[in-house]
Amino acid sequence: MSDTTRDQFIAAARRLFAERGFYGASIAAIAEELGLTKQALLHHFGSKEKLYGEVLLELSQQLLESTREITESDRGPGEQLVELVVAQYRVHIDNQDAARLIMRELLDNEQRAARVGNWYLKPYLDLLVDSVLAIEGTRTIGRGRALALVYQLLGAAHYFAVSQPTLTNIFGTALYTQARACFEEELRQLIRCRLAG
Amino acid sequence: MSDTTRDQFIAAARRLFAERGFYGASIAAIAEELGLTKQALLHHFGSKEKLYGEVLLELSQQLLESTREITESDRGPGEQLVELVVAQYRVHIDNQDAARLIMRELLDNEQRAARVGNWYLKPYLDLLVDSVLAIEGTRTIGRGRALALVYQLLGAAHYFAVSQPTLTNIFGTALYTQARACFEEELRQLIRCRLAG
DNA sequence: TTGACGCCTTACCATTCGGTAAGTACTCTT
DNA sequence: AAGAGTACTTACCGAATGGTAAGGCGTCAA
Repeated sequence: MSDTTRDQFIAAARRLFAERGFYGASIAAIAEELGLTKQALLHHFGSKEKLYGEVLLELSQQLLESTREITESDRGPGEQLVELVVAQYRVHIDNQDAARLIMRELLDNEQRAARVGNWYLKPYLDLLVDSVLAIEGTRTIGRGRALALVYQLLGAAHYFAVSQPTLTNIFGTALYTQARACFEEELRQLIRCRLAG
Repeated sequence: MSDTTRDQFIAAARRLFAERGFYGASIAAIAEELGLTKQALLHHFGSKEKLYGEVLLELSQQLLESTREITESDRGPGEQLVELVVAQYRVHIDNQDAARLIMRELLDNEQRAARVGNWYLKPYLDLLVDSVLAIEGTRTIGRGRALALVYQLLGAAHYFAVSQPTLTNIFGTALYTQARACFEEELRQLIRCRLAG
């Protein structure tokens, strides 16, 4: 059952890294979540860095997985882009730890550039950029412009998914619930309007 | 000239907090940037928390300032929203430390909810929501839906402003430069399309 | 029965953290 | 000249950090 313990460690690490960041989450605190000592954690992963790497790896696989059935379906290129962005939104809103962790990695990976798997987002972003370029009528736009658009849509989805605590604190649960209830529909509309315009 | 030293401390703190986060940036490292000891820093600010508060305060004032001349002008409500979002984008792209710090605060303020000035974003967000509600034809949408839209636009702008290191790492400087060159124009188009649709 | 291995512990380590205490050097006021 | 206040130092402190070393304990194979 060592595998179970290992997985529990990764799950706990994911939670705490998301909540407190890499520096803010100590390996002792992570181990305590399982009722074990930090040495048990080090036994399984060797170092804090390696544990963090495992968490990121699992996360990137999950993100890519969410795109699979969409790219395999036979939607038109425009609708495919809509669904890809919405799928990313759903992954993040359903798993806010993941959303927060990726956002943190976005902020921190500059100084950790040498870490393995640092470019784990690349295939995902390439997929989205290609999706934009595939849309008829946008074929004339450059890759840079496509990247700009992709990042706007990604940001629109990701940013909200990460902001629940802030928004409920500032505006209260009621208004947040309202916003969340219609967010996905609004997101679709935003993308469709842009593609039509 | 104590004021100068104080300001230098705040500037250095802003840089390091943005780069490494609250936990990752030690007061010793901040003081070292001025060639002073951490005790000199503590002499001026009393504690790390208070220094962080000063940084956030300065930041929030800067953000609000960027909205002033826009709300005072006599643009139509739609164009006002466009300019408000673009202004936020410009503040963040010109001062990436600020963009990163605000993003970090978005991630961290859950556990620091009791900190003074925690809702410093509220007047700014209220302003934007009201701006959406003021647009003709959107008067029928609820405040929740307006908030959803505001957050999408804010996210679209803020997310990109924070991602320069990641994007240049992943795609290289050339493509990033391309994307950045047309980003503002794309952003305007996104908002206008959405308001027209 | 013995040895190896996986899993986890206690004990310990150097380093760094934020913060306190006390004192030095300098300027400005009276 | 005396005193006060500002700006900064060195010298500490306890707590927490990530990590190492060594050993205990159970299981499983030979």
